[in-house]
Amino acid sequence: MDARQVQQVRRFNRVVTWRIGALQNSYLHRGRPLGEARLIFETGQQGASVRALRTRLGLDSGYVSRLLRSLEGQGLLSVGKQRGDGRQRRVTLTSTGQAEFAAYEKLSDELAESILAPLGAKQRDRLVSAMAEIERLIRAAAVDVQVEAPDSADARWCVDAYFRELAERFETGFDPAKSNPAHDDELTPPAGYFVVARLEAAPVGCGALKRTEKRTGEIKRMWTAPSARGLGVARRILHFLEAIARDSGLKTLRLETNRALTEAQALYRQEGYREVARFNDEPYAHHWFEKQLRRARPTPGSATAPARRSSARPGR
Amino acid sequence: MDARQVQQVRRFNRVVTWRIGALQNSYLHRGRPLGEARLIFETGQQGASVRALRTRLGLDSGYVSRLLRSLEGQGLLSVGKQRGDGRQRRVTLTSTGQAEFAAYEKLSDELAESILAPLGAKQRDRLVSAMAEIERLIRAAAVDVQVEAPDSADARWCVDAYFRELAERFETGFDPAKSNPAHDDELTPPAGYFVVARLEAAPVGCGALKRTEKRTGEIKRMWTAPSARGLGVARRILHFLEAIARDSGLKTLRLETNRALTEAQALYRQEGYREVARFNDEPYAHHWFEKQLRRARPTPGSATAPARRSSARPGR
DNA sequence: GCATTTACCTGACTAAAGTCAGGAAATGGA
DNA sequence: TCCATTTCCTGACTTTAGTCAGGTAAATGC
Repeated sequence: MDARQVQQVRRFNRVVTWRIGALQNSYLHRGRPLGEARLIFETGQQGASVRALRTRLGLDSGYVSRLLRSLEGQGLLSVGKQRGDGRQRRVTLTSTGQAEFAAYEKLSDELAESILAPLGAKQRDRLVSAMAEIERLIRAAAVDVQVEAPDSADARWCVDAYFRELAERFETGFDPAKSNPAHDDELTPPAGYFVVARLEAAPVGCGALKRTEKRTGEIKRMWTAPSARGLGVARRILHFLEAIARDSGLKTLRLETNRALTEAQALYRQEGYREVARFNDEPYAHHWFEKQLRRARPTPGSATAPARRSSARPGR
Repeated sequence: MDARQVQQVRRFNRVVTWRIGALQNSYLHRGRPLGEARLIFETGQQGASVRALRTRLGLDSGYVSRLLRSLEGQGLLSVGKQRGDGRQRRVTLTSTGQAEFAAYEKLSDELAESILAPLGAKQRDRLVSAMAEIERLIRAAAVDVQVEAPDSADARWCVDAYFRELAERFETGFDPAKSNPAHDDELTPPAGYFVVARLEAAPVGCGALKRTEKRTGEIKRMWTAPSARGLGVARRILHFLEAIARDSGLKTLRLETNRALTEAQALYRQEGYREVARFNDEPYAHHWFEKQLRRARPTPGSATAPARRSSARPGR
């Protein structure tokens, strides 16, 4: 990896994290322990479930409980049962709590303003657009791709959303029943693989690899959630699937696509897929692609030999 | 201030600071309390004085002392007297400590690499250049301009560096004795003002305002340290001096400059100074400029009505 | 209807972080 | 020489953050 790039990232971490982090601490406690402040902030105007707070803040269940009792004692929030499931509890800010929340909002604004204030108009514009870029790319880097059972809740959710989008975008509409099927067992290892991309635990895309012959596989179900487009999610999924394919001895990958999906075609071409003659009878397809896999390509940083599972799970 | 810009800065703070901050904590502990880790890191290979550590880390004197004892106990560093002043103490890493330091360096690299790793080459380039931009601008925003006595240590340091630079850049060399003088009392309020720009406590530029007539003043001693060029320091100083001038009832500002200082001329022209006929006999000058001040100009964010002193001082 | 599981709470801890008052040694100015 | 100041250290705290092992009530599966 390029050492100069690494140095730049380190300098950035140092300057930005120290400076903004320090400001954030001094601004955002308001005389209150940081944990409590974060909890108020995270609860927000619409309230939240205890579980959501726990996972979003990454805190121990007992600890959150204690923070909640303390804030309840200060009259800032109330905890009640969730409708539907009496085990879960719903946290809501009282009116005092709302006022505190508003104060934190104001401080956040002031903090942001204090960063912009010393700069001239042109410098501000540049700062803001560089920030937007970094935010986008850091989010992109936080996307996590994992193999998953094709009948898991998130996998189903992705596929449903995918089919709904196809129905909307294809000139002819889309009926899954009329399309070439890919059954769950064809997408379950070792016959095939279904992968889900996640951003902060929420699914934002999927893709699948189906083994069709000894040395040939097909890419299916490539989809990115609208909220996550422009982050390179599809490319990450594709690289991940290719790495799996390579690992399991495939030499050739194929896929078909509809002419309405122009951005998909652009991706495939960029990634080295060549258009070939129709190789199946998929009724919704207009274009057929193929790529010969090479072993261990030296492109740095792409998802080579991905771990099949990683990442920490919620709290207890 | 533009609300969209504020929102973008807030999003950035949230996403980037949380993410990188969290990574940094998880990476940089190495099983050791964060305070100790930071101290090792901050001491570095060349060592540091206790005072420097205290101010750089912003910690209580007693606390630092305790951390030092603990690390000394672990054989990671040794604390000895500073040559010159026997009260001050100098912290140096032992060879074990150096090894720890190297390990932290390596982890910092790895952290940076982990941020770059999931991205493709093009995305990396964009991330890195956006980071460079932000680092630059955040540093620029952290520059702090203050009125100061012209005989203070930092003021002297700046003026010396300024004269040395003039001697190097003027075709004819530069001898302060031959130039029109500006005595300390002429640059001390209310006769005049000397301002020093600082970045993280280190002086990085200066400038002065000298009242010459009831309604007319002169800008002198405008200088930016080479290490801080491109951050808009000179512009900040100029705005600051103009605001003071306006506050003290001046209507006209004048200044002269040498033809070798092209970037200074560009700044003055940009800031609304018009070239005028020679108004004094300064032997080193080739260009004379003048600007009519308006009251309370609406340019947002420039240093209008600056506080004469601010910013927190060290710890105890 | 009963065993499990889930979601949250409580009590009893520990470690880390930070604060404060006072005290000793070195220095510098009167 | 003496006194005020600076620099650092020590001891005695408090607060915050976080962990862990149970425990209870609601929901779920069989």
